[in-house]
Amino acid sequence: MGIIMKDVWKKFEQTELTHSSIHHLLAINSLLKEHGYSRSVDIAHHLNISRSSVSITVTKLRDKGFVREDKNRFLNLSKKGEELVNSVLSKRRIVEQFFREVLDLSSQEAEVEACKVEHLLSEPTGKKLIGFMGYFLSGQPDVVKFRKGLEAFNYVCTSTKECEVCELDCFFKHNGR
Amino acid sequence: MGIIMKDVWKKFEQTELTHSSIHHLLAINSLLKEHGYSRSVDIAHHLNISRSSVSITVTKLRDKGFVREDKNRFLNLSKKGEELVNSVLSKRRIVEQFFREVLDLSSQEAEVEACKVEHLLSEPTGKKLIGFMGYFLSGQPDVVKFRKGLEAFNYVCTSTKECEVCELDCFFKHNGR
DNA sequence: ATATTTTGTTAAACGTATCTAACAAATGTT
DNA sequence: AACATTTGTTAGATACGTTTAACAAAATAT
Repeated sequence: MGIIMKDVWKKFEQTELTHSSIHHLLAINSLLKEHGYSRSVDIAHHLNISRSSVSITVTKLRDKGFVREDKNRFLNLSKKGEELVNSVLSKRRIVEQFFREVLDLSSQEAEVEACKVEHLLSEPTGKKLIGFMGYFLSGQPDVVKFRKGLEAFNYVCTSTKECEVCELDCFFKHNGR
Repeated sequence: MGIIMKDVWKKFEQTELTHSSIHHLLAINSLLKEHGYSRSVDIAHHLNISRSSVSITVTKLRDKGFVREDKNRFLNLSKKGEELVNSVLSKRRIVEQFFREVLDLSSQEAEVEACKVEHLLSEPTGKKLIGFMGYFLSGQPDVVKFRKGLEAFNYVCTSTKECEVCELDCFFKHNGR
């Protein structure tokens, strides 16, 4: 029923579009917002890859119905393409916010980490994370206390062999701490 | 200096080993723990892929120094391989725990989501997440209150156009309210 | 209108991961 | 010892994403 647990590890590749293809769509989106149009060569500059590579990928995205091309070869997102872009950007936003606000990563780290992960997370995970962040940012007194405590908290691993939190290989073991 | 922000999206592919290769190492680790040995054919069964595919990948992993082969073609992890496996499993553990305990995903969802993401997160992110979970699971009174509040909290998006939390495309907009 | 530059496409190559099919080598059985 | 099965490797295929090089088509400049 549903997932064959043996194949959980394959879920990574079983995305509708690859990371690269999604970033082609994101590029089109950005370029449209920034310049009002988007051609293959603009995507190539934006992603810092060759025109030929973009050409091949865009052809596939057109065939799959994510991208449309007008008479002058200017590119637009279809409804489908726009929906995908919005869904990815929502996740990017919330994951980045989580990394920054909750885990206290730098903006740059948060951006990089979010970019690696954004398209892989499911919609339910995205929604749950938004729920969490909604509470975390709500300003409620209990939350304020929690956040103060979090800032003050420096996790100290007391166990010598097995750690309650990381259990397996303790992240703190090689780090002065 | 450091990261060229234009190329942030490429970080996804710039991992030392691919998702697939890492899962070959994880398979060897599991098999060693479970049966005391690990051959190519065992990995193939474990990952549900062909012997030939495993053969090719294991050869590469041997060449790269992650895997050793004894006289009877039984496979073992090198120090390097073991370190990588431990680092990935640490992240898996903590990310899965986060998805389950904080976001309240089911065990199965948490497993799948963690598997997609585990090897992509940096060590600093892993450490920060462990710090957060250490606090979240600490049982301190302020944390207990926070968690009760989190459970009770149902995020309601009041804004009609722009949402403070998700900002871009509101996850809640297509869902009942 | 002609010449130059820009743009998009295609071909050939490389690297990744997978498959099936064929085969050789090792292991197991009778 | 002879036969049968299991195991590992290699070859040829497909699919993805990337490159450089060559070329055609389109836009720009003189």
